[in-house]
Amino acid sequence: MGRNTALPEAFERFRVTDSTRPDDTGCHVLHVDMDAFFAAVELRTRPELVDRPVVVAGAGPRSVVLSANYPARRFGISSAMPVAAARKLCPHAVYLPPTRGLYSEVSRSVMALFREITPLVEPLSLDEAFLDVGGALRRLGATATEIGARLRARVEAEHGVTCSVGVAGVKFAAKLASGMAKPDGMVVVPVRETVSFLRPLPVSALWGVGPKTAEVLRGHGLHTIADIAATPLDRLRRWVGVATAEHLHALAHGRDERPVVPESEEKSLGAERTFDTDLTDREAQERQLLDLSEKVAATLRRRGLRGRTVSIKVRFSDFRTITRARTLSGATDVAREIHATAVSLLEEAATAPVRLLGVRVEGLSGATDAEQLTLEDVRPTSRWRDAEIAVDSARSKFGVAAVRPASLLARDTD
DNA sequence: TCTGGGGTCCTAATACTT
DNA sequence: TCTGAAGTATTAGGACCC
Repeated sequence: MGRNTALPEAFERFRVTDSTRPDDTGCHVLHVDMDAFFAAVELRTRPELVDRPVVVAGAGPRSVVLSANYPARRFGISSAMPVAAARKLCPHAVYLPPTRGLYSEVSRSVMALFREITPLVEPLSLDEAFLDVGGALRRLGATATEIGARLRARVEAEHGVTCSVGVAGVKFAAKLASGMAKPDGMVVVPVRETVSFLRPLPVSALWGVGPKTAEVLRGHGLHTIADIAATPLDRLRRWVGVATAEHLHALAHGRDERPVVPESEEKSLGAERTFDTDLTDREAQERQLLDLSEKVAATLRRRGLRGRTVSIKVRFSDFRTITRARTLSGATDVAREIHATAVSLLEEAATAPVRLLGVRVEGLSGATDAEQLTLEDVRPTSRWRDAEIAVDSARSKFGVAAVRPASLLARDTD
């Protein structure tokens, strides 16, 4: 059981309906979660499919489900499931390829709508966000529940997709509540009842408890959040480590001090690709690393960032995954430099066939921070950088495919 | 069923610096 | 000069989130 666990019978009293209005005094955190977001966005232009099972997924043999509408979920299809498995469960579903740019666009508009209500909007992904409406309560002369209801109505009217809202005094409870509200509903956790709301839920409902930690906890006889709350902290520390223990213990007692933070700095930026068939040829692997490095470098430049540590990720045929990293003498946003580092890391790490390669740059700083008047201008990478900026400019005019390194063209003509 | 791609955070081991 | 301790950085891996 995950976080999006259905609302148990005994919890119906927390759901907002025409006849039920749970007490939202002191509740200032909203968690808004779009319902089956990618599928819902696709259905805006394919209304004839609304009642049929619809799955958004890539076309490759190793693709997984990105989003499934509720009719599809009734067949047992869920996100992250291999498409092959989904097709077995429901061969007659409509399988649509993702339109990523479109989802980002809708997401931006929806987030902008949230910001009209409060500046304290913390997006967690394209399809969900926390809102702190503490200040908006007085300004709008409305309760948190009323704000949630307005917001849900506006999202549907203006964007043609539905969302679910959780209202609570702390982030974690709001997040659980929105999961229980799905689809297209609202759940309020009254502040006074936070702990009694949490107690009967399975440990896996806690933020930070995945399959591994859940198994460890169950191995020690802890099945519900109440069990965790009743366990002495030092014992919990021994079982799951210091940081996790303290985090889980606090949550189990309904304590979650984390504020809603509108902007947070990115710490790393990367790109990875799983191949339809494992890549055995070293040259082909290096070409892929170049393509990934270019993608990462272009994103860094677009965002005005540079990074000091280059890391690669390699997944072998048997799914064993390794990472290797190297810290450079100075921060970079140059594909040539990232690629050279990635190739050298790969040489030291692997000779076997690979199913996935990834390139990531960590230790990010602004491109104009520090460093600028160093020896950088005489580094050979400086000229590469100029060349890559010229390519950025050509691509922005003529499209990404307009300019490619010769070594990447080889693959295109394969 | 056979497992994507984008991230964050934590832990432990090791390396380096003072 | 050697040695150890302590603090910090780096690296690798894993768990987790959506």
